Parts: sequence; C-alpha cells; structure tokens
Amino acid sequence: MDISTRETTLTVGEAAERVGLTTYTLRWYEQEGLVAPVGRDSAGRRRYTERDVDWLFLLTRLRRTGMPVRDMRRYAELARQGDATLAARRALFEAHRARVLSRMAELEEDLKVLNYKIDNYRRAERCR
Amino acid sequence: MDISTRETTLTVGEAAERVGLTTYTLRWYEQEGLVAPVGRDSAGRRRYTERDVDWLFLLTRLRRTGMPVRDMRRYAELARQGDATLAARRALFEAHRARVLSRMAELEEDLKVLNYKIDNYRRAERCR
DNA sequence: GGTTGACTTCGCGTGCACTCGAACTGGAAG
DNA sequence: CTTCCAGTTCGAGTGCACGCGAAGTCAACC
Repeated sequence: MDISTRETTLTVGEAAERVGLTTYTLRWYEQEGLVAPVGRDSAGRRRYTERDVDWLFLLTRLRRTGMPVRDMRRYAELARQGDATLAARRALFEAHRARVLSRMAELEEDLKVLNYKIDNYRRAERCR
Repeated sequence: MDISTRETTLTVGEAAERVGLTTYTLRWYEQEGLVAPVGRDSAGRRRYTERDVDWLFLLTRLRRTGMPVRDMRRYAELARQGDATLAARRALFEAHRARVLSRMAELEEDLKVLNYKIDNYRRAERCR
C-alpha cells in the first residue's frame, strides 16, 4: 500500500509452499471469500504480504481442526468488518474450540479401542 | 447358524440405531465389502447378530479416527481370511494408531493457536 | 528477440462417503 | 382383506473440498 511499508511479497507459488496449500487452493480460497482480494503487481499477478500469509496459516489451522469452509467464510466476513465484530469472532472461536476439544476426547476413546484390539491381536498371535 | 446359538438378531433399522449409522450406510458398507454378507430371514431381510453389531461398532471407531473406507475394506478382507492374517491386522492397527497419535498431536498444536487467538480477542475487546 | 516458465481466468472433473428416489415385497395390526 | 410400515435392489444424485486442463499473458534470462 504505502511505499514505506513495502515488504517482501510472495507469489502464489511461494505463498502456497509456505502455508502448505496448492496454488489451486489459494486461488479458490480467494474466490470463495476466505481471503480478501490479494494485491496484484503491474502484470496482474498476486502478491502475498506477510499478513496475507499469516491469515492463510490461520485458515489452515481452522481447516485442519475440521472447520467447514462455509464457517471459515463466515469468519472471514466478520474479520473484514473490523473491530465491531471482535466479540462475534471470539464466540466463533470458542464454539469451535469446544468442538475441537470434544473431538479430541472422542479420539482418546477411539484410541483405547485401538489399543485394546492391538493387545488382543498380540495375545491371539502368541496362542497359535 | 446353529439353532442352539440362536440369538436376538436386529433388523437394519435397529442395527443402524445401535451403531449410529443410517440404514443406507449399513447396506452400502455391506455392498462395499466392509461387512461380510449379513444373514437374512425367510423374507430376505437382513438380521444382524451381536457379532455383526460389534463389528460395525469397530468400523465406526475406525471411520471416526479417519481411516479411509478403502483401508477398512482391506482390513475386512484380512479378517475374513482368519487367523493367518492376525499379524497383518495388528500391523494395520499399529500403523493406524500411529496416524491417530500424530493427528492428536496436531490437534494439540492447533488448539494452542485457537487459545492464542481467543486470548487476543479478549484483550482487544477490553481495549475498545 | 525468442524461449521458458510461472502466472492469469474459466469452467469442468475428481474422489470420497454417503444419501436418496423409485419400484417393489412381505409380515403384522386392525 | 386392507392398510401400513419397514424392509428389498438398483442406480443415480449430493456435498464437500479441492484439482486440473486449456488458452492466454507477461517478465526474465540467454
């Protein structure tokens, strides 16, 4: 934006590698409104700032914890509306955290089943 | 099988409710080879034994921990081959357990990001 | 100044795991 | 006997999250 705040910007390819997504996905995220329109250079190519990359990184964490793209879009819309939506965004994160926590509890339970089965197989293998 | 071991069997609907899947899914699992062909009554309707239900329950745990249906099928095939595949089945479970554990570690990390963001929102809300 | 390679948009294709509609059947209740 | 419900098979449809091919553009390097 400002010439004084000019930072090192990344191309789609570079940004993709940094955040562990493909260039396809990065463009698609933008198209889907998960990412505000990314700045372009004189040739119309995307230039990702550090802030853009940070945002993308956050998105990958939300995605990885199972947040649907639909909800990520909702979150992005809130974020674009500025400070007035801070509480709403916090609520969104808290609700999501609750889901993640119960997902983790589920996994702990499932892990017990796996361990139980493995033990059983061990025993059964010995008794042949 | 044997008249003496006749147990209470369940219909698809009942079995579906017991394991938390739909009747559609139960039939589809059978068709996909995740479940050995289920016994039928005189009218050709499926009758699920306790063993069938136990197996389905295990499948739901595998599924919930992120095992692809493809791998579940592979596991089912091994199970149908009897005791000769005990070691292979254990190996399959151990590999899967490793994936689940790293998934859980991932979630722990992601949870930290969520907590961090929530804290930040709290602070930002106070400073308005 | 030509070649290379990474970018652009557009829209269709893919993989996974179900999900459902259609047409039919059979057993149980009133 | 009729009504009704839960079951049957078959194949087609859905939702999600991308993935990719085509056709074109542009900057950089030899």
